[in-house]
Amino acid sequence: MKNNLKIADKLRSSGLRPTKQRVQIAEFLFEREKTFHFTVEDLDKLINSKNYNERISLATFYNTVHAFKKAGHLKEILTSNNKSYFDTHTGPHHHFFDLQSNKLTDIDSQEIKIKSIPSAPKGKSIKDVDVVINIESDYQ
Amino acid sequence: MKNNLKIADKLRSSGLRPTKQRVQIAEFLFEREKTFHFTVEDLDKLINSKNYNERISLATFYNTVHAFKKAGHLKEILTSNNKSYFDTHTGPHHHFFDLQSNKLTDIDSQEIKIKSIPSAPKGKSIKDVDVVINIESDYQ
DNA sequence: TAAATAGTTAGAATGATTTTAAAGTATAAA
DNA sequence: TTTATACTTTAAAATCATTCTAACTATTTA
Repeated sequence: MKNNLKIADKLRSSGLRPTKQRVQIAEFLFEREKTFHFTVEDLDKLINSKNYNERISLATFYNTVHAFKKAGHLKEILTSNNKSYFDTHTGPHHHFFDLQSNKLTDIDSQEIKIKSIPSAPKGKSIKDVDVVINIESDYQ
Repeated sequence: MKNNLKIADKLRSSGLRPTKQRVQIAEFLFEREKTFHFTVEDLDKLINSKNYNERISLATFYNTVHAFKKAGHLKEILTSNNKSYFDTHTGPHHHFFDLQSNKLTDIDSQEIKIKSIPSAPKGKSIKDVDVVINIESDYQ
């Protein structure tokens, strides 16, 4: 119950009405210890398969995930197979990308130190920096 | 005419038959001084609008661009608007991505110095490192 | 040169995401 | 509270990017 209130507050303070669907999705996503990577399709299947509640439509998952992203509760990562993954770890961090298996792995932000960076063009400022380290098997 | 032969050789030495469509696309892409960034859609519109020749189907642009990428003549860049951009500059370099105009700009490789890098997982080695600096206007 | 094989093209099909429009729900105002 | 308003959900349809497949074309082999 307390969790519900916390989740509801989190939503409200992001300008999102705590609807039944959003609370359910937010609980699923944010009440966990470890970072969670998923596609919208994944989320739909995961939540709708445990049908404690009524099914939530796929469009609502899209809407909600994007709303959470906009509110800063999720980070979007694009893989080279042109799929959107979302990450509950929203802090700045980077990725290994395995060119053979098309799999992403998180890299902690502090593990990559950028010494010099060019300044943004005039009138523009840097919002964030994404580093992708492409890896492959030692031998092919 | 000489250009056609050079292009044809470039294709042949990459294991690609120099078909009418590929030669036309290759000429458009590789006979230019400056780096060129584009999506497959862009390319389709740009080449088919100047209808000197018969129209090339969008599927052929997809096939050809991916074949060129595989042969090392193009580099793919995934941007945060969930689109694949291709770059005629294939050497190691980085990018600014303007989140508002959806435009890419090259950053010379030497302009970004990475101080520390995590080691690749066991059995894997680092092929290259891509840095994308997302930029936006100073005020919105 | 004819037949077999391999590579290529483009329209059709697919899959992911967004839009639409109508019905429903949360919040604000009275 | 009740009503009004703005936001939200839903299912279906539309859209968009990308891939598939059948027909076609080029190259190789005999």
